[in-house]
Amino acid sequence: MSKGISRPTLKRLPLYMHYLKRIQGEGVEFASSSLLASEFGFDPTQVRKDLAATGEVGIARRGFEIVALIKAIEELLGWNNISDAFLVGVGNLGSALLGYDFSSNGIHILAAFDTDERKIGSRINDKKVFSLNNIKDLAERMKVKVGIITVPAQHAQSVADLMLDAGFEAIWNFAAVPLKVPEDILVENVRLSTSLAILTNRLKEKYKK
Amino acid sequence: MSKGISRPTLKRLPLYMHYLKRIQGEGVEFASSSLLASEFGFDPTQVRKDLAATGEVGIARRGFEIVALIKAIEELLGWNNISDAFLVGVGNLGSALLGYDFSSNGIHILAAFDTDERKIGSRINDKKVFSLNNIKDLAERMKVKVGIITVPAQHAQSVADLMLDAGFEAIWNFAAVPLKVPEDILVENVRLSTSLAILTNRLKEKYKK
DNA sequence: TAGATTGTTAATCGATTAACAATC
DNA sequence: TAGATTGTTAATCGATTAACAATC
Repeated sequence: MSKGISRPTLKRLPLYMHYLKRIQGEGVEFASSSLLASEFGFDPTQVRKDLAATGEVGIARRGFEIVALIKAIEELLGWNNISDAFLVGVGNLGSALLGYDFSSNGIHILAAFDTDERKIGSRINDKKVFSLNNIKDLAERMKVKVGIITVPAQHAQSVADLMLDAGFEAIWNFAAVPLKVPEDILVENVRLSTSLAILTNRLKEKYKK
Repeated sequence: MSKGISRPTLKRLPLYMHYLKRIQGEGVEFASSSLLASEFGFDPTQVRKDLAATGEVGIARRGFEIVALIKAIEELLGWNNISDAFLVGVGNLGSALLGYDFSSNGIHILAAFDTDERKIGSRINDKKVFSLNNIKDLAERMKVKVGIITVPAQHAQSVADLMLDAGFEAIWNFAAVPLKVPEDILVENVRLSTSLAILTNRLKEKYKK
């Protein structure tokens, strides 16, 4: 039935979105694949393939209608339908994420959880912090299916297990360990050390020359 | 001369590192490609190819010596040689990063910069915050070549331009826009919206079924 | 020794890029 | 109309996976 968009394509679509919104604000109405390609250093054919995944069709000699294209990308990414989320781990990174508004990226953080008594009951960036003991109860009551893990690596798996027990369907994991979860549970990892690995390796290579 | 390790391999090596350190702490001395592969759900051949990039050779029937392997991965990633870095943008995310210790991942954040008068002169997580006007002067004096950008998207390019002018060689960019920099400048992007795009798209697909 | 694991070559798979007729 | 841009098919490229002799 569904195509199942490839990972590389899914990673490029938000870039297009951001740029399209920007030039739309400048009054531009159409964008060609070569315009997008040159902005990002991609191949125009690749851009057309990516955009084809949205179902939008372009017009020869003009390109794609920006309004319709933005809407189609939003739908494809699931950003037109916001899911509620709980965040666990109110440390530096967790607090930072509580200050972000991800509502144009498909999620809304409802509340946060921690085990530190001093944090429980407080508000961080206007989000209430609850005891981790209450997560199952609250998730079931509020029908929350998306969890964000910002605890230290050694506690990440036990937090994930709690989330699974509470019926979560998807986990956005910022901890530096791979989570062991059933096949049907979605996990997306954000690994800062991986990102740094690429940067520092390339830097070393650069200085070697 | 140098091979130029592929991006997929560079992304997997930190995973191996983390796991190797963990089991080393449990007293394990050798790790086979199949052990690592099963831990992460990879193919054992792929693990061997990755490890071959480090130059370490395994021993048939035993695997790789963990102590030597960790050292070899560290060297390959450039994590044995710590680069000083400056961070620009002391908001939620910037403050969070200032609280992290990246010294085992090849960088050390020396100081932070911002344009907000209320932040300048303060200390966040024990890192001093300077006026952005001083970045070139300080970078030249302290020989800093790595910049971290945690400002809002609309200011990211101008911060990058300042860094280039100050002689920076590498930028770790957390802003949601691609930076336009000369070819020889390294940029590594961390894009939360891209990561969310994959999660929310898969979630939508999951509910569709 | 027997057999698990290595390093490496060959086959497969998937994504990117090139080529080009159709179209506005 | 002329020609820029589309959608799509074919060729290329690079990474993953399979196969297997060598080895401890």
